[in-house]
This record gives sequence, structure tokens and C-alpha cells, in this order.
Amino acid sequence: MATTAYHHGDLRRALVAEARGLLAEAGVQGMSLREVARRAGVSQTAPYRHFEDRGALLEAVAAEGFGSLARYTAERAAGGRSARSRLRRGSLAYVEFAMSNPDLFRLMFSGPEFHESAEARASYRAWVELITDAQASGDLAGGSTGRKARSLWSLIHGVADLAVNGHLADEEWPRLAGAAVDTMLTGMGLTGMGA
Amino acid sequence: MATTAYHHGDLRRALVAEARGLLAEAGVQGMSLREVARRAGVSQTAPYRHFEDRGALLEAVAAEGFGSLARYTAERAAGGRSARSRLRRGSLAYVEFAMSNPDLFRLMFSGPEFHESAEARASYRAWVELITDAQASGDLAGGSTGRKARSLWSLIHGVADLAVNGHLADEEWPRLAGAAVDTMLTGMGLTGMGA
DNA sequence: TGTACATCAGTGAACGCGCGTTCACTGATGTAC
DNA sequence: TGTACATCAGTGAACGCGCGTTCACTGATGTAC
Repeated sequence: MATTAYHHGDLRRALVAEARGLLAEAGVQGMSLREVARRAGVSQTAPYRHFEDRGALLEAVAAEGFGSLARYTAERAAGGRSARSRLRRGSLAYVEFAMSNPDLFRLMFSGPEFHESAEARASYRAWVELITDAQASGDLAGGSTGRKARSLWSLIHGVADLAVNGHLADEEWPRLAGAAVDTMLTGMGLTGMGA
Repeated sequence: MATTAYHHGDLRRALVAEARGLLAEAGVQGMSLREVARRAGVSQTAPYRHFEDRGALLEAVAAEGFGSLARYTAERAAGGRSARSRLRRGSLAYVEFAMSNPDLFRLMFSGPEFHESAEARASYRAWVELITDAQASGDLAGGSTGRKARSLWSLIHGVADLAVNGHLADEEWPRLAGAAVDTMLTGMGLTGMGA
């Protein structure tokens, strides 16, 4: 069943996985449909059974990326004991994800066509939930939850994008991410300075 | 002199200008050396007299972009009457520039090879100067000027990148930019709330 | 002022490229009876 | 349980593509004497 020529079984998933790997190795340019097919052990035209064209495969990879990002940040944030700590940990995780998957991160945020997925929406919702959580605990003033979520997201996305593209030194971005998030939370009036 | 076949006179500059225009029309992918040459009214091989390869032309375009960005933000910031206002106006100008030149902005921040120019350094220095200015005026506490500059830059760069790639609604990013910068400045302890 | 020559800045033909995509096809699977 | 047939998921050859880049070249300019 694993190596039958016909009826691969889960080719769609396999193609997305190979595409993600190739993307990490060779960048968006290097992610060719033919090489992805080769790696999946399938003919060059087989992908067309599952994706309309190369762009559709890229969109699927981006969607999967948003899923991974949302899961990673949520998991890391959950380990914090205070609202501030959860926000800080989630933020740092976002940048770490970007630095670990630079080309995937670039793809995800390289145009409007890549964030029209349930996964992309979920990754935004993660920020809203962290803020809601901080407001519910009484550490953060209520109101304009969305605005606060987008402000924090913008900040940490900016750190991530600058770091990924080499504008911030390797030894600086972790400290900058923490300090900048702290500054912004303070500006929002967040109480409870505990780490 | 304008239309002599040989010895164009200022071909290098013309090529960068055409490349920037083509980039705006067709994106990075669409910016082909041959089309740039065609638009400059020159043979397809002429660009090689001035640029080692396509990548070198892209780098020149990015450098020019950083120059434009630095000039635009500095000019707009200079119109503010208080330190807070200058920081706010410079920030908004940064996002406006990105929204007016989305593909140029994407190119400029699409990899480490595009910010190794004097212009790129100057555009970062603009932030340092705005912060230094705010500290000198006594509105902002001294110390860690670079850290503060990079924090603010990260925030506004994040707003710009998210807006450019369609993650923020058209009617929201100007308000978000203003509000988020205000929040961060407040977190930094900036006094003088005047607009 | 004129001539010889080096240098500079273009030309235009040609190569090679892997790629995305279309096409008509065939082998494997599932279902109705 | 067997057979007929529809459907699904692959194959492999072929086309066309504009592109980046190399090459040997030629026309224009500047300078030494």
C-alpha cells in the first residue's frame, strides 16, 4: 500500500508536506511543482488531480503554516502563570516560529491570497483570546479588545519580519521582543508585573 | 542627445527608474531585465554594462526605495510641533509609503541582501534621530535610545506589513497606526499628550 | 587643428533552461445486481 | 460470490514560454602628440 504506483492514498497531504520541506530548502522560487511531485514519488502531473495549479498548492502550504503557528503560540502561551506572562510567551513564540521557518513565514505574509483560510483566521483569533483572557482576569482594562489584539500582533509581527529579514541581530531579537511587548502592555495599562 | 542609440548618458539611473515602475506594475516576478531594457529603449544586453545581474538591479531599486522612504518619513515627521506629534507623523508616513508602494516595500524587506545599502542604514537612523530628538526635548526618558527606536520601528513596520498584505482593513490601519504608536509611547513614559 | 588609438557603452544573435500546464491515456477501486 | 461498468487517481509525452545570460561585435567618445 505504501509504494503502489496508483492510488497513493493520501497524496494531497503528502504533496503539502513535501512542498513545505522544499520551501524550507529552496525558498518560494525553488518550490516547483515538478520537484514536489518527484519527492512524493509521483508523476509530474499527479498534483493536478489535487490542486488547480501551483498557486493553489502554495495556498495550502500557507494555510498549514498558519495552523502550525497558531498551535505553537497557543501552546507556549498556555504555559504562563499570569496574563502578562502568557502574552509575553505567546509573542516570543511567534518570533521563534518565524525564525525557524523563514520562507514559510514569508510566504504566509506575502499577499492577500494567503490568509483566506480557516487556519489564518484561527491564528488571529489566538491574539484576541489572549487579550480577552487578560481582560477577564482583571489585569487589563476592558474594551476595544480587537484594537488591542491587533496592536500587539502588529508589534510582534514587526519584530518577526525584521528579524527574519536580517534587520535585527540574532542576539537582540529575543530581548527586543520581550522588552517591546512589556512596554506596549504597560502602555495599555496592564497590571501585575510578575514574569 | 535624448535618443541617440549609443551612449545614453544616464542609463544606469534610467534603468533603476524603469525597474521601479515595472515593479509597481507587475511585482518582483514581473520585473524582467528584458522588459526594463525595452522600456529604457535599449537592447536587452545593455543593462549588463551597469549591473552584474538581475539581482544587482533589484538591490539598486531597493536601495532607492529606502532612500525614498527615509526622505518621506523625515519630511512628514518634521511637520510636527511636539516630539509626540513628530513620532506619530513619521510612523503614519511609514505605513502610507508602504501602502502606496506595496511591491517596492515587499522587495525592500524580502531578504538580508536588500538592506546593505547606505540608504537602508539612513532609513533606520531616521528612527534613532526621532527618539534622540524626543529625549533631548525632555519629553522622553533618556537611555537605550537604540532599543526604543527598534521597538517603535518594529511596531510600525508590523502595521505596515500587515496592512500591505491585506490583514488590516483599509479604513483601520491609519487609526491603528496612530493608536498603537500612542500606546507604545505611553508605555515608554513619554509626556506631553498634545497632538 | 588633425590624426591615431585606447576605451567605453552599446548591439544582436544564440543557447539552454526547467518550468507550468494540457492532452489523451490506463490501471485500480467500488458498487449495483 | 461474480460480473459489468462507472469513476477515480494516476501516467508520460509534448508544447510553449519568456527569460537570464554569454559571446563576438561595432559605433561613439576622449586624449596624446
